[in-house]
Amino acid sequence: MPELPEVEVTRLGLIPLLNKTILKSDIRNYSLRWPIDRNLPSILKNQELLELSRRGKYILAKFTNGTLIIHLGMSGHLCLLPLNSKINKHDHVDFIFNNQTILRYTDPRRFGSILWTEDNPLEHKLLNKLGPEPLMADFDKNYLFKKIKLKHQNIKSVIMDAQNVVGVGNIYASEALFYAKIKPQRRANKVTKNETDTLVKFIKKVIEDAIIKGGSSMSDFFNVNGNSGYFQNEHKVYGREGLPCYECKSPITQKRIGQRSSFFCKHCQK
DNA sequence: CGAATCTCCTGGAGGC
DNA sequence: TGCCTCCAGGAGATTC
Repeated sequence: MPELPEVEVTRLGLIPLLNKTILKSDIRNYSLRWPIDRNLPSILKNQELLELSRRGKYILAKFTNGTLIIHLGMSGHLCLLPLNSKINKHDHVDFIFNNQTILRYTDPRRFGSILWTEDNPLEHKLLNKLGPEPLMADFDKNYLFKKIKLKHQNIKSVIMDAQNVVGVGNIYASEALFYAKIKPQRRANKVTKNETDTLVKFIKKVIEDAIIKGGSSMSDFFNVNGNSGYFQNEHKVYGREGLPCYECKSPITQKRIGQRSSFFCKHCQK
């Protein structure tokens, strides 16, 4: 489900929990991507939420004595609910805060994760090799060009690899490559410096716009208040197989590239 | 080493 | 209705 914009929209929605304290945690299913620490309920009891940040697609919730590292995987989401809300099939975890609010984690496919660390979360082994944030200044054409000129993979896989740049998932990779007029299957080392400049600008633009519009709700993304985003209405190529390209009217092509479904205009993208 | 492929899991869509 | 196959926002693990 979520790419960086959806994770950021989720993080922003959790801000009402800042400086609130966890009274109780109900973990109904410990088996996510990695097992949840069996001691987590006792660890979190009476801890105050001090900070909410994000690194790539990980939400970092800093508490009094450590940090929860939350990843939503493909189908995870967090929502804020009143006490005693009905529990549905895939509602695996509830954190009950002292403002009468449940922070609930729901994840049908259980590819997400909820990890606890008392160390600097940025040094956690899942986070310490991550590339730059796409919206930060250190993600620029010089950085990306240096990366891609050594790569023989297709350019789409390169920009989706979190070691190169975080947060660019399957939807926004297709969208940014369309705007930059680069075919997703082009070998990365065949992308010119000027094209890299354009690509970096559009990766930033697509992600910024998606955050402003509340994320893309393809089938089941909702923010913490249960509202869907509407950036999906602005997708130029993703999910538009066979429909006319907004630029040249020729039909959009769908093809599997690097195991992922990819969408592009074979006329506009070179 | 880099690159390609496999894998975890459930549910929805579409074909028959 | 039911059964089957295919597909889905991620990304670490495994294989070549």
